[in-house]
Amino acid sequence: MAESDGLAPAQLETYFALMEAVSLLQHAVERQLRAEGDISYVQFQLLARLAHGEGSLTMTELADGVVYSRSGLTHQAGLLERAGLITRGPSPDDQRATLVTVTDAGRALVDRVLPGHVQVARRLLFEPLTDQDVRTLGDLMARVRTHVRSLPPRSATPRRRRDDDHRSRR
Amino acid sequence: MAESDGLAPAQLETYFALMEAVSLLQHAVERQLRAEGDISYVQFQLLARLAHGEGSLTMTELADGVVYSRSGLTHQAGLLERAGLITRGPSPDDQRATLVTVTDAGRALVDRVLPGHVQVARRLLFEPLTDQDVRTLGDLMARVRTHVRSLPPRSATPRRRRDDDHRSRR
DNA sequence: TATTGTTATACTCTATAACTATA
DNA sequence: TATAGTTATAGAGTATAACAATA
Repeated sequence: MAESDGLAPAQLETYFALMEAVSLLQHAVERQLRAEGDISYVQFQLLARLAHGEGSLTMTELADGVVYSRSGLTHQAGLLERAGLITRGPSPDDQRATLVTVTDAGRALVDRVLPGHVQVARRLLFEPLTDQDVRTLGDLMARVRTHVRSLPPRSATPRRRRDDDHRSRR
Repeated sequence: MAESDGLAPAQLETYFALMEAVSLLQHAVERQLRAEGDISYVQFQLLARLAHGEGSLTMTELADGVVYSRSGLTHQAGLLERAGLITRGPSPDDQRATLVTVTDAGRALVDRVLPGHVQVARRLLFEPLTDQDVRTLGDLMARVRTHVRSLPPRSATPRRRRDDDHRSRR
């Protein structure tokens, strides 16, 4: 198949099935987190990442993988800080950096919403899959994730635009 | 494993790999559609669904699978109509219904963005996968999609709330 | 000069509630 | 009474650009 050709039918079906299934899953997960913890999925990701590791990360480290713009992360961090779920302070290593730290309340919140979160994942995603399916899916998506991550300047707002040419064709 | 237990490690890894990989994919796809067609993924879905079928659907039919609230769909339809990509008119079958129809411009737009869209999917999603992997992934996600769809009142805004009890615990 | 992070701002998306009209 | 769709409105999320401080 030439580079400019479309996807094979099997690929198209796979693509749409993946996008739709995950959209529905995301929707359900957002609802659960909002209902039980009054946080968004992004906020959950940030808290979970902090709570899972040492407890502190710089803004840049925290942004990595959550794809946002810097200002978006600042905004979210502001919300989490006002809610008492994280604190922000200077980094000893780099005077420019801000060190973000989960509070006990932040950890408690993660602990509180995690069971329900996991339950949604189990009910929507894992119920129709065998253990073997889960391992297979995990393997495939891990490869995709690694691949996608390796491709573009993925972290927050690279200083330059990604396509300064041919913008707004309509 | 008891119902209230957490997920097995393999499940957790699978879940996070899936969510992150698809988030990155969605992000890339949104960017491509915005750059090449100045539309969102949701708008693309609506147009593609119309262009792919007979060309006309009622609002309710169109909403199905795109999960939105009715007002959200009305909003999107308004944007698409103002852009000349769809038209809205009365339905002959049901006087209450609005029949949405793709215009030629709408079809042309889908045709114009589809190659780039497909290219993003190929580059991010399919490049690290073998043909067999793609079939396997398609099979798994089709099952998940069917399962998720079968679960809750998935269409737009069911008149009643989904959990009138225990709201806002914090 | 490059990088970290914030601010100000504007825009998009989504959701709730109230409403109209048809069934 | 229930359903289809719209409107008004408000809130959350995201992004761009300009900026300050440090490397």
